[in-house]
Amino acid sequence: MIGRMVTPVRVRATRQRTAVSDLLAELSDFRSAQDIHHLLRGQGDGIGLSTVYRTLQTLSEAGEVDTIQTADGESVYRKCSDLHHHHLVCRECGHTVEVAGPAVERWADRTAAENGFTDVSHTLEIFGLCAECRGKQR
Amino acid sequence: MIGRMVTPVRVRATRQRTAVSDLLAELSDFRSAQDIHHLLRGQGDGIGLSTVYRTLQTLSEAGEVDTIQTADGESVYRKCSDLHHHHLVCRECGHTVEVAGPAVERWADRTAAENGFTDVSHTLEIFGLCAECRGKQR
DNA sequence: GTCGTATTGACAATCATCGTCATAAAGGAC
DNA sequence: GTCCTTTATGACGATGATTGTCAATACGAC
Ligand SMILES: [Zn+2]
Ligand SMILES: [Zn+2]
Ligand SMILES: [Zn+2]
Ligand SMILES: [Zn+2]
Repeated sequence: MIGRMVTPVRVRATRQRTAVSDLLAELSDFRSAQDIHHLLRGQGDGIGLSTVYRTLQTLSEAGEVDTIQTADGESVYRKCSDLHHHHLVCRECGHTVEVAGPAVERWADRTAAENGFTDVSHTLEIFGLCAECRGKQR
Repeated sequence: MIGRMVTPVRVRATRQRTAVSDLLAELSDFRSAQDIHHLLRGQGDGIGLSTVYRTLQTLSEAGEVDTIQTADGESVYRKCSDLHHHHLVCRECGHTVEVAGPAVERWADRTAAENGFTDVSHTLEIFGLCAECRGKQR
């Protein structure tokens, strides 16, 4: 069949992707892929672990979710605001606050440039004990 | 035998620990445990992989070496200066420059305090392409 | 030297994450 | 609706860094 024009589909809306997105929208803290898989299974959404990993990776690359690594190297994900920002994360409960510091951004770029680096990116996270966890500890 | 006073030995100087320390002192870039293991084996120093991991962990906890995680979650180690600092790392060749930003330190602490966080630490690394790697690419 | 203990290392175990690939589902065309 | 091409899924196996085990070894205080 000549001339049949097929418009390529970019990304398809599937039940699984919707479930992951919806769950992330409800959550406010960083969660691991395995966490998310368990949570979805727990609420009755059938989904495979591979799919969770793939979906999170896709969302992450698309800038839909932020990802950071815990101290022991596990990747955790969170739906954040669109603007560039960093995170203040409670080591104990995972409670997360988005923080922004224009001065830090400028400092990072300037420092890189001064040392002849191009194509610059940076990671910056602050870890601590949130007020609530502080209270529980004593 | 009553009253025999045994002074507990804290940390023993072993051939393997010396080898790791010495190698790190010569290196200037971040290296993985496996890298270090290969390098030592290559130069004739017999050492087990477990020992390399243990030694690096010990050195890291003692503040003797810095450790950061690469984008794919691998831990890499480097002997650094004693002062608190961060790193400007070439994504391509690993070339590393120590950088310090007092203003950033203050910003991080202040931001954490404003949000009720205590016991604060932070991670901050800048990644880019160093001048040399930039040249090779074109 | 002796002796108690910290350390080592070969090997197995863990565990997050990725790869495979046959099957299922999306969605555009008509 | 049906048809068809392409993308997505998921059970399962593979990967690979890191950690655990534990008998054999090496420190170092005396
Ligand atoms: Zn974020
Ligand atoms: Zn930033
Ligand atoms: Zn350093
Ligand atoms: Zn700092």
